[in-house]
Amino acid sequence: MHKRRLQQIFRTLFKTYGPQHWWPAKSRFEVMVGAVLTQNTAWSNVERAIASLREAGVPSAEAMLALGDTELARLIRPSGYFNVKAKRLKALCRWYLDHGGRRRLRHWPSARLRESLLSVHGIGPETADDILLYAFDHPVFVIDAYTRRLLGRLGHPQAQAAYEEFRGSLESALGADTGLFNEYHALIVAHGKSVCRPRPRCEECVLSGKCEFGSAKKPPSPRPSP
DNA sequence: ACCCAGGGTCATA
DNA sequence: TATGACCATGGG
Repeated sequence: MHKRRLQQIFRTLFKTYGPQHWWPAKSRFEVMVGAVLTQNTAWSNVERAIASLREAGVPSAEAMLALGDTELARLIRPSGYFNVKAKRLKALCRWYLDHGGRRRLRHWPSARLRESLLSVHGIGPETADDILLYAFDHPVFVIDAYTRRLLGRLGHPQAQAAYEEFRGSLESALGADTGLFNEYHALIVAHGKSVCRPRPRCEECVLSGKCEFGSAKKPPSPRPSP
C-alpha cells in the first residue's frame, strides 16, 4: 500500500474521530504498566486496575517491586490474567531499574531499546512498540489486531504478514514520524472500538478500498450537501 | 450462553 | 513456521 493511500486513510480517521491525545496515562511509568495490562484485555478493565494501583500508592517501579507477587496480582485483578501480568510487570520494573530508568534509557537508539525490551519476559513486539512510541517517543508504527483488521480490509497486502514485515512496510512508506504514528495508532483503535468489529463485519470496511468510515456513503445519494 | 477485548509464552508437529 | 492451550476479568 502506497504512502498516499495511508495518508488518505489517516485523514479520514482524523476527520471522523478527531485528535485522541494518547497514551491515556498520567505518567511515563503508567504508560508502561498500561501496555502490559492491556494485553488481550478491554481498556475499561485496565482502567480499574490502574485506579487500584493509584489508590494503593504504586506510582513507580520501586514501589511496584516492593510488593509481593500475590499482592500485586490482587491489585490488578480487574485487568484479567492477574497472576501472569503481576510477574510481567515486575520483570519490566526490574529491567527498567537495572538499566538506569528513563534517565539512561531515553538516550538509547530505537533498535537497541526495542531489542532489550523484547528480552524481558512477557514483553512481545506489540507491547514493546507501545512502550517505544508512547513512553519513549520513538517513531514506531504499533501493530495490533485492530491495525491488521482495518488495513487488511482496506487491501493492504501485508496486513497478515509477520509483525516485523508489516511494521516495516508501514514505517518505510510513511517515513519516521513520532507524532503521526502516535495519532495513527490511536485513531485505528478508536475506529476499532466503534465500528470496525470482527462481527458483524464492518459494512464500510469490507468494501475494501472505498471505506470512508461511515460518513457520506451508505445511501449513495448523488448530492450530499454539508 | 456465547463472543470479544489495545498479547505473550510454551509445548508440539 | 504454524497452530493450539493457557492465562481470567468484565461488557455486550
